[in-house]
Amino acid sequence: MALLKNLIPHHSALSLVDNSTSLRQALQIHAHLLTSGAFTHDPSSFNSFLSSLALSSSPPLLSYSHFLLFTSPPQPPSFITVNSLIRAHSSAASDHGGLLGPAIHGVLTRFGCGTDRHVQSSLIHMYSSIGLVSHARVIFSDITDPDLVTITSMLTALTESGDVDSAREMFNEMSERDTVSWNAMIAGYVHLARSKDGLDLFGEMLNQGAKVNESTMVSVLTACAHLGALDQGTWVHAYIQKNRLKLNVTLGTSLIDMYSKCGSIERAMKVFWSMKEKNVFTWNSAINGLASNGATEECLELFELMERKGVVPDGVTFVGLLQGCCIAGLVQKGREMFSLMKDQYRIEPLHEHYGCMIDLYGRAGKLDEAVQFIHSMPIEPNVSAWRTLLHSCKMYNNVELGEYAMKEITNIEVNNDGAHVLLSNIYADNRIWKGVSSVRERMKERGVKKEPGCSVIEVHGVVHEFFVRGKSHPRYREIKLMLGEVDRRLRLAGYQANTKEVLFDIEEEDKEDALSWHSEKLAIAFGLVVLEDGVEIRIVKNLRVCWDCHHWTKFVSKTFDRKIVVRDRNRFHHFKDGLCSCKDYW
DNA sequence: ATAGGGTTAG
Repeated sequence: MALLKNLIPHHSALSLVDNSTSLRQALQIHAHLLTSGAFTHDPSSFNSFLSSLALSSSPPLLSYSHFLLFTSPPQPPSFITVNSLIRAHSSAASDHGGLLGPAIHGVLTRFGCGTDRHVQSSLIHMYSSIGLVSHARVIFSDITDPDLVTITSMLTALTESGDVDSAREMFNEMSERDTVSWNAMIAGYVHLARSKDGLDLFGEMLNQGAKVNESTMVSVLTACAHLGALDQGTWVHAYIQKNRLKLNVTLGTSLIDMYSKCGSIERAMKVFWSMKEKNVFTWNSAINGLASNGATEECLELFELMERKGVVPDGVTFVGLLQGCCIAGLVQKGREMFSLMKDQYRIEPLHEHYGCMIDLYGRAGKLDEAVQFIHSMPIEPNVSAWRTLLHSCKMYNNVELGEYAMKEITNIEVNNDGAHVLLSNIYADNRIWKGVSSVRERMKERGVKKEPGCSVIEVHGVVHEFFVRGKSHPRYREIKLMLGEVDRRLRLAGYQANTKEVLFDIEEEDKEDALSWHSEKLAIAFGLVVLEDGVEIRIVKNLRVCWDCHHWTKFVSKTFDRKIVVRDRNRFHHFKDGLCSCKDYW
C-alpha cells in the first residue's frame, strides 16, 4: 500500500494523453503492482488508470481495459471514467468494424454501471457513428428529461442516418436552441446535399439573432460550394471578416473550397496564400481546385511546393493530381503520379484512383491501355471503372468495346442508368438505330430511370434550379422568349445544332422532342434575361455537359459577349469569346 | 494527483 501511495503521483502524471512514454511507465507500474501483489482497488487510481488506458486510443490497451474491468473489479468506475472508456472505444470503433463501442457498453452494463447525461450523449454518438441509430433511439427514449446537449446528440444521430426530416421535427420542437444545435441542423442538411435547406436555415438563424460561430460558417460555405453560390459565399467571407470570426485552418480551407468550386480559383488561391497555418486538407483543396479549374501546371507546381514544405500527401491529394493530369491529357505525368503514390508514399490506390487512370488513358484515346489497366487491377473493378471506359468508347466511337464494358457493368449492376444512356448514345453516334431502340426498350422494361439533369444558377444571391424543359420556373415565358432570340442570333452566327444528338442525345438528359432544352441552356437563358450586361453567368450542373450544349454555349459567349462558367460533374468550363478553357477536351 | 457530453473542411 505504501508502494502504491508512492506511485500515485507518477500514476497521475501518466494519465496525460499525449505522452506515450508516461503511458509506458504507467503500464510498468501497473505490472509491478500486479506481480508484487500490491495492486489494491484504490478507486481513484483505478479510475485514473482506466482513463489513461482509454485516452491512449490504442486498441490493445482498450482491450486491456476490458480485461481489467472483468478481472479486478473494485467499486464500479465513476461516471467520468465510464464516459472516457465509451468515448475512447467509440473513436476507435471505425478501425474494428464498430465492435468496440457496443462491447464496452455491454461490459459496463454487466458491471452495473449507470449512466448520466454525459454518458448518455456519448452512447448516442457512439451508436450513431457505427450506423446503429435504432440503438441510439433506445438510449434516447430511456432518458426522462433530455437536455439541450442530449437532444442535439440525437438530432445529429438522425441526420447521420439520413433522416434529416425527423431531425428537423426534433429541432422544431426544441424548447431552447443554442449555436451548436443550430449548427448541427444546418450541417445535417449540408451533409445530405440539401444545401438550399441548409442556407435557408442559416438565414433563419440570423433572423432569430442566434449567435453564429466558425462551425456555422464552415457548413454554410460547404453549402455555397455545393451550389456554386458565389454571391452568398462572398457574402459569408465578408461576414466572417466583419464579425471578426477566427479564420482557423478549417474555416480557411472551406473558403478555398468554396471559391474554387464556384470557379473563382484566383480568390481561392488568394485565401490559400494568406493562411499562415495550413494542413493537408488545405493543400488538397487548393490542388483539387487548380485541377478542376484546368490550371494543371500550377496544380503540379503546388504539389511540388507541398512536398518541399514537408507536408505529407494522402490519397485525396493524388485524386486531385490524377484528375489534373487527366483533364489536361498528360498521360505520362499521370502514370508517374500513380507510381509516386504507390511506391514512394505507400498509399494503397482506391477505386477513385483507378478510375482516374482509366479516364486518363481513355480520354487520350488509348483505349487498349485503358482495358489492359482494368484487367491488371488488384481489386475488382466497380461499375464506375467500366462506365469510365464506356465513356471513352463514346468519345472514340468504339462500339465493340462499349458493348463489352456494358456487359461487365450489367454483371455488377443491372439497372445502371448512366451506362444505358451512354451505350444508347454510342449506337446513335454510329447510326445503329436497332441498338438504340433495344437499349431504350430495356430501360423501359426494367424501369431504369435516368438521373434528371439539373442546373443551378445564382442570381443576386438567390439560387434558381432548372430541370429539363424548365416549365416549373415562374419566369418560364421570358426564358422561352430568350431561347428563341438566342436561337435566331446563333443561327446568324453560324451555329448548327447537332441534329444527330438532338434526336438521340440521351447521354445525359432525355431529349424527347426538339422543344425540350437541356437544363443548362435554360439556366444560361435565364442568366441572359436577368443579369446585367457584362456580368459573368455561372452555372452548376449535376451531370456532364453534352456536346451540343457545349457548342451552343461557346457561341453564346461570343454572340452575347458574356463570360460563362459551367461547372459540370467533373470539372469547370470557362467560356469566353467563343472558346472554352477545356479546349473541347472533356 | 486525476478522468467527462452535442456542431466544422479536402
